[in-house]
This record gives sequence, structure tokens and C-alpha cells, in this order.
Amino acid sequence: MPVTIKDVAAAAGVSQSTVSRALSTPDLVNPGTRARVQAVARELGYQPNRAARGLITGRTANLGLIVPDLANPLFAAVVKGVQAAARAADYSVFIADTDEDASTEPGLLRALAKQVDGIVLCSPRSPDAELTEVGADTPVVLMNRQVPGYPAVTVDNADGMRQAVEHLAALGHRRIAYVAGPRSSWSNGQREHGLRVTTGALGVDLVHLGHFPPRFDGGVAAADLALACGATAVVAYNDIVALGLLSRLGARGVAVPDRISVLGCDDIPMSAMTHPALTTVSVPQHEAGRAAVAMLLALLADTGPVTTHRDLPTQLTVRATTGVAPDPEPGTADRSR
Amino acid sequence: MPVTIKDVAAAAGVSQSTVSRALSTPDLVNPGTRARVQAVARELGYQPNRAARGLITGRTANLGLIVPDLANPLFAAVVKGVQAAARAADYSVFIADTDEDASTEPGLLRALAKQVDGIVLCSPRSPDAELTEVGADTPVVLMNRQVPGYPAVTVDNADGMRQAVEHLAALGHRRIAYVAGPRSSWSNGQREHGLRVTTGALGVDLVHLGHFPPRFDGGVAAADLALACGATAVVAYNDIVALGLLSRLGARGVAVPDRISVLGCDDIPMSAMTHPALTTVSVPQHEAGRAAVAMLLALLADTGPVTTHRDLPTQLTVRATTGVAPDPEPGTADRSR
DNA sequence: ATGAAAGCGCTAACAT
DNA sequence: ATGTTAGCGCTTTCAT
Repeated sequence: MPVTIKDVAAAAGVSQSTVSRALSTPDLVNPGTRARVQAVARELGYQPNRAARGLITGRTANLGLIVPDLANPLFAAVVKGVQAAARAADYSVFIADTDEDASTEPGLLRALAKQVDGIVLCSPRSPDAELTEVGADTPVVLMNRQVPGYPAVTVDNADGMRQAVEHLAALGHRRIAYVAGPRSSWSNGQREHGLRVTTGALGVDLVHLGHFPPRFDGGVAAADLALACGATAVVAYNDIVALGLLSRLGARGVAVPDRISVLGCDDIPMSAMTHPALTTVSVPQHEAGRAAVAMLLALLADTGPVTTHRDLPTQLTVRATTGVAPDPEPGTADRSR
Repeated sequence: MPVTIKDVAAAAGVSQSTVSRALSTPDLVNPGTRARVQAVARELGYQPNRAARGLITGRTANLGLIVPDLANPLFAAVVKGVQAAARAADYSVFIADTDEDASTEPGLLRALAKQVDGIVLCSPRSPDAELTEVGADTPVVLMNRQVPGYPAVTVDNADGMRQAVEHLAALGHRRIAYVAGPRSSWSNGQREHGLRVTTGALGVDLVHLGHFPPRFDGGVAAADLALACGATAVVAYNDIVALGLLSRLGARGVAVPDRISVLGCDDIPMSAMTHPALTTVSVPQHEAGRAAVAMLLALLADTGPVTTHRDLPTQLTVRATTGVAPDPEPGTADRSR
């Protein structure tokens, strides 16, 4: 039987209100009683019932977070960022995993909406229309996607691709392949765009491969195409795909980066652990999680105008899978020049 | 403004109680009114406030889950298992990540205890005493650790090690090194035990290395020792450590498995993606998560005696990092034989 | 079969 | 500065 505010009140010889005040708004009570009440509360191990408090204040002190797949290290980073920021503000967080199934999103959203003060929706796959329904009742912040009218935190994917292409061009690459991710992914669209713009500006050929599933086997499947298309460098939709590329390339005895350079995106922990270590575009998902929570909290506090969109910088991390372009060999695609 | 039971009652022309009954205990109301109420509720988009319901029923329909590190793929699997089982039973789950810091565990536990009906505590690091405090109020199921008096689901680590050693012995290995994990880890203790028993029974030498941190760099640090100790096979505390081992071995130009075999534990997704792919002991963490929730739910339902402990089987997965032991070379440690 | 009323634990007016 | 009262949204006696 948990101890309630009543028990504390009785034990301290004051009313419930005084106990409530002594704990929530200490300056409103006499220092003497305040001390006594707090002592009793601690002694009894009193913990206010947040549900009951929420019922009256309208605040649950809970946040919701929906991610496509917790097993994906990228989203694990998001979760940790969200958790850290939430805990710092004394919020708890409900997490739901859609298992990459967009159709479960609306249901989860609705179920969550009632028990939380706000929701962080990470990489939503569901159509915009679904969002508006929930968005009315509960503040929602989007991550990795922009929808008109919604606050969002994104990362500058296009600029990351710009850095990637410039890096490769500086190494002498004149023909780059892109292993595309899911067509419905907002991030993929951004990345394709950045690639197109920068390759165009630099006069580098861009070969579009895919779309491939954003998984290891997607990379495995794309490797032979990348090799055959005459590119001297491949940029993958994300690190997992790049790892698949590397695996298949290794199996075929293709030297990386001597014969072909490989570049990932996301900088998941695993990228630094492979052999050779993967050159990749680091996206600050942990910080993005923190930013999303900060935005949500600001929305809830409702103190004046709120920053409604943040675009976090990305950063190329050069490791071992990118190197100078091989000399054009006679008899290959390069002969056409 | 969310719609409450009152709104539904008014719109349907009945009392709150009838609405409540029509939705929670449909057989207690006239089929006609029941239908009308349900129709109105749906139309208005009524969603009962779980907090308010919990206040009176004493049930929150929430479960808590505490894991050491969400970024660790092993625990990501646990989370997914717990989520799946919880959702199937219409429970939501609060997740907290201790960041591998045992000292935050009691606080989180206490904070969670009030808002959930039960808690799954995964790989707890905190001393047994801390647990008892919370265990009194809220049902707790332990994962990957046993503490007297607590329900738990574990995996048969010792048997996994038995399979590993038998595999290696069959390949001709007579001297095996173990790169130990954290001293405080229950799983590590189990694994050491299993190793000791089976190597003893088979007359195989066992060299104990470490303890090392259960991370990639732990494996990197252990690699040279493993090489120097005259073992022809290394078993790592877990896959991440094994990956570190592989990386350092690769950097030194040591052939795996020709010169030395490497064996991991856990079978995280990454293990199948390395080159060569890692031989490892698969532990069913996803299923363990499900089992823990099932146990918790049974405890809550309180219908008769409950299975209070489950030990899930582990399974050796042979991939490419284990092979036949190299011939003893003159001039090495094997000369002593 | 349905309604009225009480109350879960807590906070927020309103008194004093 | 403190106590009294009302009520958050819901379920559950207890009447009818």
C-alpha cells in the first residue's frame, strides 16, 4: 500500500494542502512547517502520484517518442538524446516502435496522445493527413521530416552530400554512384537533391542506383551494379547499406578504396569498427533528439514565440574507405572520354 | 479540448455510468443502448483517460523497462521483445536507460514504480539490497540476472559456452583464451563457469584474460594478449568485444581463423555482417523480453501459481571465424607439450 | 438495465 | 501561513 499525501498530512499534523504546497511551492509555507513536512515525507518515502497530479494540472510530465526501428543504431541515438533531455526536465518518456510499418503509426499516435504532454515523431512514414488529426490535441515535433505547419528538427542532409562530393572530387573522382534508399524517405530525397546539385556544379557524373532497401542486404545487392557502372566512388544511402557494399566488394576481392571508394551516411558506431573504417557523413541524431525535446518543452511552456524549426549541421568524417581515384584504365568505361 | 465520458453521456442521452459500462463491461447494458453509446463514442472520437481510470482501478496499464544501454544492439532486441508482448496485451511501456551507470538505477526504479503496474529490470548492476525496496510495492521481473526471491528470465549462458568449447575442441583446439567481461556482470560469471566446466571435462587449457570493458576497444586491447598466450582460439565475452579482437587481429595481419579462431557471444545483427562473419553463441533476447512481460502479466493477473523462472536455451551459430586448429609449430608455446 | 453518488490522489481557488 | 472545499475523468457501489 503506497503512502499518499493524506498519510503525510496526518503524520505531520497539517492539512493535505500544506503538504502539497510544502513540496510543490515551498516558498508559500512557513519554513518551520515546511521542514517538518519535508522530513516526514522523506521518512515515509512519499512519492506523489503523477497520474493524480496530471488529472488536475492537465500535465502528465510524460513525453512520447515514436521511432521506426529501435534496433537501428541511428534511432537508438535519437532515443538516448530524447531520454537525456527529458530526464533533465523531469519528464519520463513512452517509447513506441512501429517496426518500420507506417500503418501502425496512427494507432500508436492516438494511444500515446492521451498519456503524454507532447510527442516526438521520428522519421514518420505515414502520410501528412494522418498527422493532422493528432496534432490538434497534442503538440507534435517531427524529426527527419518536414510537413508544413509542424515544428521539426532536421539535419542538413544536402550539405552533408555536398561535403561528400567535394571530398571525392578533390580526390579526382569524376563519376560517382548513389545507392538510393526508400523512395518514401524524406532524408533520401534530401540526399539525392544535395548530390545532384553538387555533382552538377562540379561537373561530376552521378549515377543513380536503386532504390534499395535501407539494409545490409540492400548494399550487398547494389555492389555489383556500382562496380559495373564505371563509377570510381559509391555513396550509400546510409552506413548499413555501405557496410553491405563493403562486404560484397570484399567477397569479390575488390580493393577499397584503391579500386573504388565507399562512403556512408549517419556515422553509426559500427562505422568506426569495420576494417577498413568507413568514411561517412555524421548526422547528430543524439543532439537532434535533445533539440526536439527542447522544442516540445518550449511549446508546452508557451512563453512567447518558439523556434519552430531547427536544421542541424552534418559533418563529413573521413576514414579509410575513400581514397584517390584510380588511374583510368584503357578498356574501361573511362575510355569514352 | 479532449472529449470526456461526460460528453459522450450527454450526446447519447444516458448517464456516465452507462457509458462506462457500455465500453468496459458491455454485457451489463441493454444491447440497444450499448450500440447507441458505442456509436456516439466512436463518432466523437472518445478515448478514455487512462490516468483517471488508473486512479480508481489501481491499474495503469503501463509497464516499465530499465536497460543499461539502448545503443547496445543486444538491449535493443530486448526492448523490441518487451514492446511486442506489451502491446499485444494493451500495455504501454516506459523505457529508461541507465547509461551503464548503476547508481542511477534506484532512482529510476523509484520514479517508474509509481506509474507502472510492473517493471522489467534488464541486466541490473545495482546491489541486491536496492532492489528489495522497490520490489515490495511493484512487481519486478529480472532479466539476465538471478536474485533470490525474484522472478527472472535468464538465458543458458553456461550451456552456450559448453557448445562453444565442444565446437572448438572438435576442431582440434587444445588451448582456449577467454576475454572476460565486467566482474560485476552476472552473465559474465555464468559464461566463465560454463567455460571452466567444459574445458575441464575435455582436458582443454583455459586462459583467463581480463576483465575488459565490454566494448569494441576492450577487444582491441585484449587481442595481443590472446595472441601471446599460446591459445589457438579466443572466446570473447560478447560480440562487440569479438569485433574489437577481429579488428586488431586484422590490423596485425593475423589470419582468422587460420592462425587463431574467434568466437563471440550474443549474435547481434552486426556479427553476420563482418568479414569474415563471426561465429557466436546466439542468445534469444527478443524472446526473453517477451517472456519477461508474460511473467509480469501473470503476476499481475494473480491467477494461481506462476512460473517464476525461465531459463531460455542458447544456440551456437557457426560462421567463418572458427576453423581447425593450426598445426603446432616448433618454437611456440606448444613445444612444451 | 440504468442513474446517483462516492471517491481514487492530488492541486487550486477560496476562505480564514 | 494554513485549512476547507471543490473537482480533474473515471469506475464502482448502491439504489431504483
